[in-house]
Amino acid sequence: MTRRVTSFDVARLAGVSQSTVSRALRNLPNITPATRAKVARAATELRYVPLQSGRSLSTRITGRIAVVSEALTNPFYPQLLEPLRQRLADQGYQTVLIGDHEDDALTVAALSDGSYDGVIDTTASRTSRLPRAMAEAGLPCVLVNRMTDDPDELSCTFDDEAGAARLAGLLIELGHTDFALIAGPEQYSTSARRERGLRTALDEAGLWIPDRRTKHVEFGADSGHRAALELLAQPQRASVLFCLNDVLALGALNAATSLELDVPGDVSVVGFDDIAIAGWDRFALTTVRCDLEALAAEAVDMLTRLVRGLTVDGSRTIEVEVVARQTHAAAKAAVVR
Amino acid sequence: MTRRVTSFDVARLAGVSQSTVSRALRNLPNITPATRAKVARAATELRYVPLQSGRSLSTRITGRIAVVSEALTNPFYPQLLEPLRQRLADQGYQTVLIGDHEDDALTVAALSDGSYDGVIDTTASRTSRLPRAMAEAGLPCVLVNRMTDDPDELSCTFDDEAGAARLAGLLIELGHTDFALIAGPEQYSTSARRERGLRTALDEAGLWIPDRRTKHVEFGADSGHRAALELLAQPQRASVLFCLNDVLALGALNAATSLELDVPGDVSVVGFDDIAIAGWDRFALTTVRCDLEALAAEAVDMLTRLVRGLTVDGSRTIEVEVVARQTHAAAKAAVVR
DNA sequence: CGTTGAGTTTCATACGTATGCACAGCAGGC
DNA sequence: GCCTGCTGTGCATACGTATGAAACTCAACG
Repeated sequence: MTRRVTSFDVARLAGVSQSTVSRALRNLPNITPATRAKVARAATELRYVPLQSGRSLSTRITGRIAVVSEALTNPFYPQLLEPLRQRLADQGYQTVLIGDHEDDALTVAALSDGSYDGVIDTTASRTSRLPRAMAEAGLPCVLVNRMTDDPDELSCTFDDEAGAARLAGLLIELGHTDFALIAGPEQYSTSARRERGLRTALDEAGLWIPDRRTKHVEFGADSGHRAALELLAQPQRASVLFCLNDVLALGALNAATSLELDVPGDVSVVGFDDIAIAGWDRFALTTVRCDLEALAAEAVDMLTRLVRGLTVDGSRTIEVEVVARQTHAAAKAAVVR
Repeated sequence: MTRRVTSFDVARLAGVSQSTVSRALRNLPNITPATRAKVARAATELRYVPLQSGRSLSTRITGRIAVVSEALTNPFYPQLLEPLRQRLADQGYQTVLIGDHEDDALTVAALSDGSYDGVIDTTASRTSRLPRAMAEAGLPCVLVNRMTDDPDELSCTFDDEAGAARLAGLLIELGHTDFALIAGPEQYSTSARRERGLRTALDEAGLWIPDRRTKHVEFGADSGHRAALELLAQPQRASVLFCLNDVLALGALNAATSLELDVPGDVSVVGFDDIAIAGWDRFALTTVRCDLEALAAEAVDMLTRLVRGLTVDGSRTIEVEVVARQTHAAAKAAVVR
């Protein structure tokens, strides 16, 4: 059990004061090149690494960002987290993974102990109080992918409504009239906004989705699987399963396989997000591409600006585009009957 | 810009000293119930949250564990990370995600600044120097899933060799003689040990895999895809693609689909790990089940014991079992020709 | 030769919490 | 009523770094 090497040890070996060590190693100005070299040599020799807690006690800077995320077993989140982590690392920040407590208060307490310079929240529900609590605690916070109902809370999101509307438009043009919907929880903005985009587009075409063809479930492949089994078992099956994200859609495709239904021959299935698996040959899912790299870049840029005390324009929206793959087809000429 | 609430503020409001606040809030003994209540009330009123950096400067305890992981775009890692994060949270630790730098030295520097109570390394290569560096820095470290060539370095791994041997045995019994191998990098113990298990089993049956039917690639779905395309294009195609993990196998299945080959009719494909996607209807991959919950539980138990200064028995191995799904079949009676 | 001033280094202290030790209060024993 | 021992609280300091202000060095200038 040996004592840790401190800046005082380096100072003694280099023959200077502790404060000079501190300044020299951080390349502050007004240090003679000779002194700088002496200090650097001593630090290397002693394998000195500044203690982060001492540093942050003094500066109030931690170099850590808390990222609140859903369980990583939902394949969407790793795909979002990876570019976030990468971008944060590029900016010199460590990523601390915070699980989504049911209870906001627990999360708030965990985040307010001064361990973080900022917070990225990817789990906000429309009524989430986390952003406000963070503001009160003086901690910069950016919502990513989802947003709350308060438009003043800073967020980076995709254009969910437009994406859903465009994808719906594609299917309407192909003659589909019988839509079934597998949606996520209504308190998530992603689900709510995509649903609104879909319903608006249908409405403009004189179409609608009856309640019995609407399922609201948790976002998850198994939820999508179950919901699809029920919808596909209905008499006069819908011709489209419109899933509000890819994970639900992949579950639906698996359900179709287990029922030995052909996609898109028997039913079209579409998703939203374009996660990597959606592009695999075995799925070739028609979906809406969401550029998670771009989202992460914007979010990290916004957050780091806040952390540095710079101004931020306001929330940002990332455009999306339909990716037409092979899980959709033209409607059969049902009108003929 | 308002000053942070400190234990001194709480002390003043409660009419006691700072040290009493410190002791009362941590429920140390020798505090009168009345005093404890006063302090608790004051702390609540001021919304006091102890500053972590002050705490850890004094105690040298951070409550954080660094988890070194590959990119989360490889679906295996989220599945490993989630139970690790969960177990660590149960034990009161935050999880800090450390990306796998090419350069060990960078990682070592990042880990030695006193920000962590321990390290979980899921990216070790057989010659990785990280565990030794951590030992020198006095930081507890446990290798998870992979191990180095030094048997003294603490690890939690699966019984890779036995798993591969058993799976190979199943295929040999079904009459397969023409194996192709899609392996990972040889410097990863997972790949090396699974390959050894496979080759030993084949050898005992008088079989072997020619070099032209062996591909060593990065672990990744696209690598598996490319390798499978090459192997499946060979004249006198192998009857089995033996993939050393599921991610490779899923890539291979996608490749088979793109070539319009039937699995297992035209070729059997097997994997290793049993990640969630492998069980989806569209894949139904025959593979080796690795209980990641159990692995995470063992690893976290081992690491937290080290952190608390308790003794640890030594490395641990988790048993695995073959999961026979639908991507393998009996060999065609090729001997007849 | 004294003065100014720029450049370099040191001194002293702040950051917030935890904890060894001293001290005060109080009961019980003779 | 004095000593012993035990309990609850306060005092002082340690943890390691950063930084404003003071002090020192040295060259240039009048």
